[in-house]
Amino acid sequence: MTPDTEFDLHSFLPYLLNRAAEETGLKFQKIYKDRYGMLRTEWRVLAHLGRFGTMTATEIGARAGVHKTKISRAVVRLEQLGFLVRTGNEADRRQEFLGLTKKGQAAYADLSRSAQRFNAELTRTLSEQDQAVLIRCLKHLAAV
Amino acid sequence: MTPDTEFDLHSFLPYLLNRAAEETGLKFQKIYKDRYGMLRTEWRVLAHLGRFGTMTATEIGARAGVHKTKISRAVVRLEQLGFLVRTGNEADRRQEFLGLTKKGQAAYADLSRSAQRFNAELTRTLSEQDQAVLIRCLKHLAAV
DNA sequence: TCGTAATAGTTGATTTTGTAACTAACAACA
DNA sequence: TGTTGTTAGTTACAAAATCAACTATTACGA
Repeated sequence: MTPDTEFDLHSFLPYLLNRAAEETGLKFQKIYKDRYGMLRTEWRVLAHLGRFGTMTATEIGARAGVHKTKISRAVVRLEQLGFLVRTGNEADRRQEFLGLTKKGQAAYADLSRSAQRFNAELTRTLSEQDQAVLIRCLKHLAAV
Repeated sequence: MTPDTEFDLHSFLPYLLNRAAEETGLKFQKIYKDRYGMLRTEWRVLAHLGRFGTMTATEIGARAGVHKTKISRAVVRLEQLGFLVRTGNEADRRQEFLGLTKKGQAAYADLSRSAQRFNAELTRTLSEQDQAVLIRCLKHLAAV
């Protein structure tokens, strides 16, 4: 028999996660939006290529948890901004390798520095232990 | 001088929060979408009215962290579904009290039960301590 | 009490996302 | 080969979110 206590919205994880994600995400969005006119998916693609190097669209999608149509559109935008170049794969002409240009790398360097500062500010008031638990739990919850 | 270590996307809180929120949110979305054809904001408004009782649109917005245009549209939808009624406030004719109908209360009872089960499943593999830390951190991060 | 400012809520235009259908290229196997 | 199935990526259309402007009402100060 399940405990018949009332539902508590304030301990409902999807709600709390969403609130925290929106709150923090929107603040950081201001940075990449104001500075480079980028959208969230564009920042995410840039971050993945900057951090992990050249890869295909499908690979970014799998790693970053982003749908291929969003990737496709983000790639077009990043290309227009001059941040990204495509290189056809001779071995499999369906796919293209996506890599950052000098300009894209500079943008990544700039934004990742800001992200680091932003993250430090966010975690400033959390103990080392809490941070570790939080990160572990979030990864667990994100992993399907 | 700031530590010059490389940026680590996998410990960047806005990213992790977003991934976890999307993953869990989309799964629960299936429930209220399939069962009642509701959108996220509609479920959120229903949940707030069901849990905390009659209040105005602005009040829901402030509590739930949702913009007034979204609330406005969600209220129309919930009204159409027969889940919600408006009562004009005589004392201030700009605002209306929003309350759930019997039908809305039944939907809330149903969905909150599912939410409870869903949450229990999510936290099943987390220790009591981890859950407590996680919830505390999320509330902290969501609180501006 | 008149004029200005502020608040509650709605609406419309624009942007962004989601869904499904599509093209092109490769793989597997009779 | 050829035919069937799968994968990479794009595109078109519908759904939803965002942003700014709008109406109606109340608050406040000269």
